[in-house]
Amino acid sequence: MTINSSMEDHILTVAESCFLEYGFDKTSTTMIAKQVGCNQALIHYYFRTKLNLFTSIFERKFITVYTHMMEAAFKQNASFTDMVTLFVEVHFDMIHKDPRLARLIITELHRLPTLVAAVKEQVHEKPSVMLQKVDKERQAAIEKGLIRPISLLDLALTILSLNLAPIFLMPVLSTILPLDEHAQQALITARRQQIVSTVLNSLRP
Amino acid sequence: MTINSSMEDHILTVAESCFLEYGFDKTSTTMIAKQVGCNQALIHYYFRTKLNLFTSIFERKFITVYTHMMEAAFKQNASFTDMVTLFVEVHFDMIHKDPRLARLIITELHRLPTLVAAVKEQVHEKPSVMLQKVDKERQAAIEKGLIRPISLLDLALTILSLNLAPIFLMPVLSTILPLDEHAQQALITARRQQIVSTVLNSLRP
DNA sequence: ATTATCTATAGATCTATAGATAATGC
DNA sequence: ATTATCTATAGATCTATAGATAATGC
Repeated sequence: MTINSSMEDHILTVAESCFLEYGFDKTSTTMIAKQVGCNQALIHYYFRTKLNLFTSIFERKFITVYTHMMEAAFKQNASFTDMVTLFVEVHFDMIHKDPRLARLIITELHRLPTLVAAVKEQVHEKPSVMLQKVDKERQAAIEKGLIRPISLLDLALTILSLNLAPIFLMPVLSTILPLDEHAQQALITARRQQIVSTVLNSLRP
Repeated sequence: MTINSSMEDHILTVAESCFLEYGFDKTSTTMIAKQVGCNQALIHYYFRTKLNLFTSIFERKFITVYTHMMEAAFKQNASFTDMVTLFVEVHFDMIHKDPRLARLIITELHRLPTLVAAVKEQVHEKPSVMLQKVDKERQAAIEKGLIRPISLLDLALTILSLNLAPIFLMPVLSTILPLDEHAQQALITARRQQIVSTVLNSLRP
């Protein structure tokens, strides 16, 4: 059909873009088929169920993105506040390069029990070396009086909140004060710097 | 049927709870009828369309809640940081008393063009006295060196982000580290104080 | 008479499967 | 022969309306 080698890959590509754009419920196998240029039965021939298709696409994708972000953000041996800054920036950029994936994770994570289990394991059962190291740094910074006492959970919630909320607020905001594509992008860019300052300020003793 | 006087009121009550719980798409007139104890045609007899029903319920409700919050938050004649603190607290409490309404606004506001127009008018065309007064206070506080220079939009985004994000993050969080009702409530309460501090810190010069 | 409630149904989905036909790999 | 693709259709929705019957207000 297109440059894509096999039909199966083509379906995966189209389905991914549909799920990202419309979410699970509002994506139909019928519309995927139409966009692929085949009949609707073929989608089920390859993936049997819509949920299977969804899972095939996002189960590994989420984990890949998550790992990449962690590695990018904690690569170096910097001070705690520098680590935080880097994490905020990498996290922000990853989200706002294409907000649809983050939105989908938040909206549809519950449909991917295998993924939930993987994240659970990573965060809870057997915390990663990286996570433990970050927490050590946090404690050290508190003891040295470099930052105020704050739990890792609270810091994480602050960062996630500030970085993720614009995904949901922007659509609302732009119905109220209409912004063209350019103005919207400018607002996002300016916001990035504000968020970094806000997070760093929230750590000041 | 119940204590409710008329059938129409009963439908409104049931529909509201359905829309809050499941959103617009996942609420069907069939399920409303079943829960009301009447047939599905009756819903359309009173409201003609599902969107009409939705609109009837939330158009005024949103405005009422919005106004109440504003009045509660800006009643007194306090310093700017006190005003901010009060606003954050009132906003937080209103959201987390029942997060479903805020979630619905964010998700489905685009279905209520009349409401969008009303908010637009209020915020943009003819800014309310209250809003103008708040902005005056902000400028004064900056000039006196009490807070760092920050735009009203940025401050608003920070507050909205921190207060609203938990609505979307909690469901995700609680699939990853399961919390009982009590632990979840404790986390929310602790979070409230953290958010107030974070916002105030973000204003420090 | 008018208004409220019901039954029945049209017409649009949508997912999933059965069974026919076309394409491909030996 | 096996695998890929198609047509056709069952069975579940769901919204909205038409038309019959029951309840209510004069």
